[in-house]
Amino acid sequence: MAQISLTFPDGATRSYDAGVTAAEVARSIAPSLAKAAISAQLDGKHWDLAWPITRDAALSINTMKDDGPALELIRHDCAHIMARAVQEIWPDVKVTIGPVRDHGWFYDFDREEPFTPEDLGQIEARMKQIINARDPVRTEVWPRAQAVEYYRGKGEPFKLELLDRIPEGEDIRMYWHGDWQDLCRGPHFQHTGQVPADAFKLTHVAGAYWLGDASRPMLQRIYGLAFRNRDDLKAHLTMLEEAAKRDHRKLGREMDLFHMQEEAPGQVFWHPNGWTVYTTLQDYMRRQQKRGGYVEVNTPQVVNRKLWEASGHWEKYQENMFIVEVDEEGAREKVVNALKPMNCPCHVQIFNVGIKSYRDLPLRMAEFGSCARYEPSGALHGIMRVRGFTQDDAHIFCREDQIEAETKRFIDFLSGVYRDLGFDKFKVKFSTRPEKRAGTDEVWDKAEAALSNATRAAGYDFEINPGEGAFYGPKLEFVLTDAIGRDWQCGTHQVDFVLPERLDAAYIGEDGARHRPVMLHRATLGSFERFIGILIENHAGKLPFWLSPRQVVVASIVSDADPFVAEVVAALTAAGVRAEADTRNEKINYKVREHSVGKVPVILAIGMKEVEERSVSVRRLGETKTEVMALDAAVAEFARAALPPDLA
RNA sequence: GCUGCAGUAGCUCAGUGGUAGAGCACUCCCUUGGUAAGGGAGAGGUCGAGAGUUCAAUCCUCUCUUGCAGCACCA
Repeated sequence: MAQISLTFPDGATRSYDAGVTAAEVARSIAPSLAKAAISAQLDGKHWDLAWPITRDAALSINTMKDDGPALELIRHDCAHIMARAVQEIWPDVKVTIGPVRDHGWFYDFDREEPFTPEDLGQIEARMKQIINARDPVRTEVWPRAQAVEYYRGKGEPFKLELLDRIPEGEDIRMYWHGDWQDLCRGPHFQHTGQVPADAFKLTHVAGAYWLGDASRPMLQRIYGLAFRNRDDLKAHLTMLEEAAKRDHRKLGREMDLFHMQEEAPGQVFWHPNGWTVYTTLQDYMRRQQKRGGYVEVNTPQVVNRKLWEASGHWEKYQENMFIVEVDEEGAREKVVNALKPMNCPCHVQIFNVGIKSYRDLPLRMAEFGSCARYEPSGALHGIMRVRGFTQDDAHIFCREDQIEAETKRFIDFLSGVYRDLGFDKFKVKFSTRPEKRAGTDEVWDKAEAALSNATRAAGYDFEINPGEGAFYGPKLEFVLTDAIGRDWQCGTHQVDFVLPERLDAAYIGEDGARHRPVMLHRATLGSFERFIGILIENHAGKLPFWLSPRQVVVASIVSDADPFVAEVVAALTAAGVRAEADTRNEKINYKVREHSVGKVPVILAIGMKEVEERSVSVRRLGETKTEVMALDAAVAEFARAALPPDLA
């Protein structure tokens, strides 16, 4: 029999008969290892203990101590065990696919009736029985014809379709958990008892399209969470509760920032507090953009469809635009306008007035552009995904040879803004040419090279999203990570060769001839609405002092202190601090509680002692101890804290 | 948009085929209290909208609408 040679992590090399399994290898090393083994890595690939090894390779044995493989097996076996439980309880339910995802797994079923929360309890109980039964897991590779025959016999149409999608030449692998069988790439555990019975939980049910395609049948998806032990599961459930507590919709109400109502779905009614956050952020961005060499413009809300037809948006996005039809006197037909869904075509109109010279480039044109998009109803989510929003938008008109420098300049700009706003880390994603695109390969080569070079020059690495670029050019996406580890795509930077052509933008070059500028579309925050939502959730409502709508509340302890409270408020206000008095006839405990719930960063309590000393008792949000400060010192400190980071 | 669930006072939520209730918030009174809810009284609701069934609908049925979870979408 042929021999193969396996190299182990400690550098040792041993030889085995070809076809040896990882389980047998583990047994040959030590019985204890064989017992602890859950899977292996073969040349870095996750490998089932039962799969034969037929070539020389690097092999390491995984145990439950190896996080990645252990969690993958637990979650993947959970998916199978859940599917088995479901089919045992409801034999007519059809199975489809059940992949591992972050923190758990899901499995999609075809069933007339959706699952109910009570069903989940029943399924969970059955899963525990299956785990406790310690049923062996086994696997075989089948010829395609046999698999097709088998699933025809069982009446599993979705599995047949999956079989169809497995490329010729790839193994068709079957797994059994006890008597229950599934088509699966693997790997899996050796028996169902290896899944911890107390570290998983079925969380919720939802509809999901077969293969993610809205034109295909809607299936019933069950989501589950699984970890290595009960403590990890508990910790995750706690984290989810934390995330729910910082939901911007809840905090927006508690902090009296904004509301939304039925008559204007997907649009924000900003209250004084929320609008203070908004304008403070906008003022900051305006200063940054001025400093960054942008000119600011403003363009119309209601624009005739002709412009959208010329730009190409009418054809592609008509369904998602708010249409405004007007009976114009003397006109034979209604005049059709659209609320602007984006600002770029309007900016080109400004560029096109007068004749631009190469000396005008790069021209960086910024607008806090209010846009309206008729987003699908199911997409709306608080102020994060809305129908009316304002982008911190800008278009940079430049020559091709300026793309790289302008890109680097923007990344530097964006990283400075993110840092000021408390996001030190962000990821960059680079979306390359899609299959359907405008422009020659030569132009795309140039654009992609310029973008990637500039990103590296700015000191950032990026992940590539192949084929995800816009039809008019490649794009960079900037993703920031919040305090509880969630990713938010905010900034974007796109190269566009198409719109200048379609809207006939031109400048006179050094050679005296007309040339097309390139347009760079870019946004830093994305939209104020969404970004403020992210800020609220990131800080759990405890916004940085300079962004807090109510920075200091001066609360009286006894009414004899009221005149001094007024004096303190006046001093703070004069120093540029958003301060207000609370001289209501309430106990200080009551006031402290109310303003803490309202996320006011600083409460100054004033009793007779403070009046006599001309001092303030400072209580900072999140702390229980207080500090007595002289009035002047306190005013100076809060005046400094109230300055935006760029002015501090 | 699709699937499922939900809409009762400003908020959180109970409840019933015979036109509604709690806590908090709000108003007034008492209380001047030292760092997360002092006490009392009062006011407040076309029970999301429309249609149907019924002697009678907040409750049952249908349509619409909004929200929530997920999917799809995101120029």
